[in-house]
Amino acid sequence: MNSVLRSLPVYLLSTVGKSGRNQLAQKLAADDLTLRHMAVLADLADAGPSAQRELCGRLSIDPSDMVQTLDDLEGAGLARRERDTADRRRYRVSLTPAGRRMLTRTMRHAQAVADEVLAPLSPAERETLVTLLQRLV
Amino acid sequence: MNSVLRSLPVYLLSTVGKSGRNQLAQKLAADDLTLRHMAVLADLADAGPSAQRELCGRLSIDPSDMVQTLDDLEGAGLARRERDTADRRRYRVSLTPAGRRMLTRTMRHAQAVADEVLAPLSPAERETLVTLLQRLV
DNA sequence: CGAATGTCAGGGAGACTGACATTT
DNA sequence: CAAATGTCAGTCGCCCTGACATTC
Repeated sequence: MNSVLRSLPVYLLSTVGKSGRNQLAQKLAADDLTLRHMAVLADLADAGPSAQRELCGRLSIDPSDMVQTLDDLEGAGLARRERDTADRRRYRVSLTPAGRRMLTRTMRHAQAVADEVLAPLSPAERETLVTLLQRLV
Repeated sequence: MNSVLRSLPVYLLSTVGKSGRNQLAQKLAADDLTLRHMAVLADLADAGPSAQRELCGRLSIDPSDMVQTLDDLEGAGLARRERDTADRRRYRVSLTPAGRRMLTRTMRHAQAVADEVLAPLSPAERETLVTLLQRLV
């Protein structure tokens, strides 16, 4: 291995990640969605109805950017904002049925991109990679 | 695994990559360098003197962005631009001795970040991860 | 009162497009 | 002539900061 660059884990992770991210972003654009939109849909499916602050914390998205993201999702009928009756500073953000359907649709896109990005690896190797990455998150 | 998001290889790669990239960027900022600057230094060390177009191709950097990046490196005395005598449309971009020293310095930073990001993994697991990632690039 | 939540305006670095002069 | 190389101006979305009104 005489390559300086390819011996750097940070560079490898960054490069492979960018490639997958760009491919997925391109597919999502056909539905007028960004990676952010999809991340929010997926996190709401995982965690259930949440305050915006909670979404921001789990997804490392800035609160000021979350506003427009949720405006978009609400405008498309994919998510809903309701005031938290117990603490009226907060919203209770939740998925709509259309949001759940869109999520499964985007998940198929993500799976297709993963198949392409991980094509050089055997199924067993892919599983190993995913398991290792999960421990780093 | 009941998490939608963490089952997506693209999301995992993207998240871990972003974390490492940000940590390294912060360390490089102390030397007034960006990740782009470091990538160019490393690639010049790997491939030897190159035209700007070649650097752009190997590093997936847009030609229009390469201009300022090389202006910076030249201004800091880390790289050099000379006209290719055989084809005067091209520059011959090369590292200076100071550029090589700076590269080894930044490589230490990258190693430190890798140690931190990969901390949850054993040495054997880290090697497995790097080997798998190299096959995806 | 201080702290938290959501919102908005704006700046800074990254990725990209379109155009251009020069050279092959 | 068409194509390649480097350069520049400008756009767009991402990331962050600072400020603000409302609510606890």
